[in-house]
This record gives sequence, structure tokens and C-alpha cells, in this order.
Amino acid sequence: MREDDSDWFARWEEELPSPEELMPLSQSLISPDLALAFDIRSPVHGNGNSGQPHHHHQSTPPTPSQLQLPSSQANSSAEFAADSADLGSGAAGDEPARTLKRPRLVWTPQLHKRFVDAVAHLGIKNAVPKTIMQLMSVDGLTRENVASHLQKYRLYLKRMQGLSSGGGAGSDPATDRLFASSPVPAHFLHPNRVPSSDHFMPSFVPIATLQQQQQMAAAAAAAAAAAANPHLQPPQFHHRQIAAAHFGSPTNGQFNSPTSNGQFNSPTTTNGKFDPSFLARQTQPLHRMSTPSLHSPVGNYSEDLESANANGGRTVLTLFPTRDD
DNA sequence: GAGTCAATAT
DNA sequence: GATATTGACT
Repeated sequence: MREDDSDWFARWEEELPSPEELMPLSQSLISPDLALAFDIRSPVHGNGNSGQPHHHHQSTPPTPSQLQLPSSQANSSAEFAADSADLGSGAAGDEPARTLKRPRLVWTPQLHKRFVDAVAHLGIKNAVPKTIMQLMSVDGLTRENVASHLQKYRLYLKRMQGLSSGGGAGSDPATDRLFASSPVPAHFLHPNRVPSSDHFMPSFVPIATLQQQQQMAAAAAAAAAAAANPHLQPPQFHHRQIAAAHFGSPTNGQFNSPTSNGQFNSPTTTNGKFDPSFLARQTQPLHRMSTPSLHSPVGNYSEDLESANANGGRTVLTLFPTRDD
């Protein structure tokens, strides 16, 4: 019934992090003025958002120092790393890097949530890898990443359906944990009748880097939302944009266990300075947007690259807002 | 080319 | 074990 739907809708915002919990991710990208304008607080500044993890771990063995983590204060504020150019087009850089291998993507609950949101907003039928990828607008994320994840997620949904309809389907504790970290919108499980509000527009507000972008983004998003859901009033935009900040999921809060993935944020190289060059790429994600009607993208996820250990130099890419203070 | 699915590789 | 990759098929 529509209760499910509205209920889900209602809970949407509750799950979002409170402004206080929002990570400084945006702060680093937004000028103080802009931050003020949008009432974004900056809980911390001191933490070096040093950004310059050179991720040339093609065959470069990780330095031990990078892998070591103080465990108490290492990972909190990782920062933006890889240029989308490096990760994305692969071309571009200084080196041929033609055979550059992307680091393995780790699907954090936050990232997964964004994924779920994107799927929810698109509606199941429109949720295809490419579109989802665009909506998520996480740079470095590929269609293949999404496709693979989507494939698994569908299996998960199938299992959920089976469970709720009586059958005693099994459960995969492993994968379920990730997927369970984000609530599954009601209509995901009921492909039958799509509510008139096929999709709506939660606070999927992008954090733009520039004022203009911010404003245009909001306007565009609002317009898109309005166009998509003439019946629904787009939720008011405010500063809780990135729905990811918390490290505890609604249902269980224990994922960043290093044991499972061994990926921590490294001290981020030796550079303790703020590298303005990453600002330049803020606008880059826009380039891969071919459909203007989609939400405006933003590289608001920090990408944490880490070369892994003894397993043969496996590399891991973590795209998620890091801020666990 | 893009998508889905299953199987297989890393 | 989680994710990527590949291949067959639509």
C-alpha cells in the first residue's frame, strides 16, 4: 500500500546524518563563504585533508609506512585521492598507464546506500548500470563496478522476496550484511505495481564546489525532480546532502572492520598539505554526464587508495566519505 | 553498444 | 570471501 511508501519516505531523512555528523568532506570542497551560506558547519579543520596520495601502485610495492596505521587516528580523515582522470580515463596522466589497473572497489555501506538511493530514484525498471553510475556520480566508479554490484543486489532482493513470501530461502550472511546496511525500499520487493511516485527526490543534493555549481545543481535537481514527479513536491534542499556520513548503519554499525578487507586509510603520503589541484577536478565528473536531466554530479566521495599487503600487492579503492572522527 | 546472467578468475 | 572479468545471449 502506499503506507509502505510514505513510511519509507518519511524515514529517509531520519537516516541521514545530522549536520553535525556530516563529514568535512564538503568543507574541504566548499569555500568558507559557501559553507556559511549553506549553513554547513565545520567541526574540524585541523585535520589535514592532505590530499595527495599518489596511487601509482601499478606494480609499486606499498611502503610499509603507508600500511601502518596508528589505529587510533589514522583513517579518520582520508581525503580525496585519485584523480578521476587517473582512475577513470586511465589515459591522461604523466605516464602511459595504458594498462593501469583500477584498484578494487570496496563497497562500503555508504557507497551502497548511495547505490540504493540511485536505484530507488530511478525506479527499478530504469535502474541500469550506466544510469545508476551516472546518478551516483562517484568518480572512479565504473559501469562495470555498478553492474557487478547490481547483479549481486538483485540476487539479494530475490532472496528477500523469497523469504517474505513464505519460502525458506537461505541467507548469505556475508553479502547480506552489506545489503542490509541500507534499507530496501518497499517497492523493490514488489515489482508488481509501481507507485505513481515511481521515484522521488530525496535529499540527493550534490555538494558543488563552486557557488554557481551549487546553485545550478540545486536548480537543475529541483527541475529534474519536478519534471520527474509532477505530483510530488521535491524535498527541500538543505545541507544534509550526502547521505553517507555515518559509519554506523541504521541496522548495524560494524563494518569498518579492518579484518575483512584490510583497507584502512593510509596516512596519506608524506604530504600534509592541501593540494588545490584536486579542486580542479571537481568539475570533471560533469564531463561524463551526458544527460542533463540527471542530477548534477559531484565528486563528493573521498577515494582512499590503499595498496594491500601480503596478498600479492592487491590494491583497494575505497570510495566513501570518510569521517568517523 | 548496453544489459542480464552464470561461471570463473583474482 | 568479495569483487572483477568473461562469455553467451538478448
